[in-house]
Amino acid sequence: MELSDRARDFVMHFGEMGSNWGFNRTVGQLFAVIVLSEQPLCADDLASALSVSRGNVSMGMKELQAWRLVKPVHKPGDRKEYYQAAGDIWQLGATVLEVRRARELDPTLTLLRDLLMDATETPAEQFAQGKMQEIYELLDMLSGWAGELQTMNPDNLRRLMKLGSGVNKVLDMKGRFLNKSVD
Amino acid sequence: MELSDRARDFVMHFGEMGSNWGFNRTVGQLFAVIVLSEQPLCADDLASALSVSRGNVSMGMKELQAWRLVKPVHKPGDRKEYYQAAGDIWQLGATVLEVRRARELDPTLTLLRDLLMDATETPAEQFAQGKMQEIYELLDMLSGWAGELQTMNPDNLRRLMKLGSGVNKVLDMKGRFLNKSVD
DNA sequence: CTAAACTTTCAGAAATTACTGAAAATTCAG
DNA sequence: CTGAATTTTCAGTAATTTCTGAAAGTTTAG
Repeated sequence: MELSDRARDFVMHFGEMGSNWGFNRTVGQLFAVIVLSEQPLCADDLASALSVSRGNVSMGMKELQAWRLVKPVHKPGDRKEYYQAAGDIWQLGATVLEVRRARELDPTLTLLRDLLMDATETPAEQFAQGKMQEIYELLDMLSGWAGELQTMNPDNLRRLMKLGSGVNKVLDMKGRFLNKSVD
Repeated sequence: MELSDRARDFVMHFGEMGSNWGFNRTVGQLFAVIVLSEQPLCADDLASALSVSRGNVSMGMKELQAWRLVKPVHKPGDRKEYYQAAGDIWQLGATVLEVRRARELDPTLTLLRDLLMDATETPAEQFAQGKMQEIYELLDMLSGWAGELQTMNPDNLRRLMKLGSGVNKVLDMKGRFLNKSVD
């Protein structure tokens, strides 16, 4: 299978960016190819589009399924497995957010909760404990926001999306008018 | 220099998490040690605390300065360079956010802007173009939010921080009462 | 200027991560 | 059940990233 010039640019870039998002080059490229394709693609399509081995595709798809970013589908009368993106772009973004939270924030929060239980003995430990507490609060808040996005109804999602630089304005209003009823 | 048990747990964990946040194990550990220390630390303190080479510390500190997460300070009558965290935890978090945006989102947005200029020729390209457009809008929005946080005054930051699961409630209010005056 | 104190650089080594391709496993039509 | 189609696994290899330590560079006290 061959990619158009434009698709190739995008796919290669996504591969480079892959490591930023927590997976390797090939996995990033696989995901990009699948997102851009209207039809589901089979492993051989992917291997030939990206010039990587069949085995590498298999490992990559396993990872993308663990991320819940692609899902397998079957064509009637065809034994091959085909893959397509698991939802629209917004859903994929939300999934990345959720998986990253579970993998990256939660273990740190668990560790910090444990460490914060211990009593401090020296002033140096006291200081360190204070910092850990602050970090805990920051990460806990991030985790809470990420969860919030997950549970948001489409209307509010669209509102938030459009809000953009209006966040400050809304907060100003909340400060002036809504404090008691929301806090 | 020796770390307490608790500090060591934290530092090691932060090293493992480092790759998630865009830097390597040693850089993550260096940052953790510095954050937990009340006094600024010199390169030899850091090398001995982490059992890594002096050269590795030098490279790591260069990177942390490029991230604007640590800043060098000098003690009077001492030729060594000491390092300390560049601000409180919240500021450090905001800096990570900003640097990551500049490094990861902006190049992709630039590429997508270019690709979206080209005219499509086939239906497959038309479909791919549409997806790129959606991705552009999602990333552009994320970038906008990140910028918003940067420009937020401390009052609003604190409000937003405390808002937590109230985001939905505030959006509901905005939907009901404030639409015309904010949109 | 000189030399000691300190920092940075970078070539090569070590460690880690990713990839290939062939063999093993699985699936399913007949 | 058989065997062809397909997927998965994984040992070995390749590629990449990280680390060390010695040499080169920089700074400053005297």
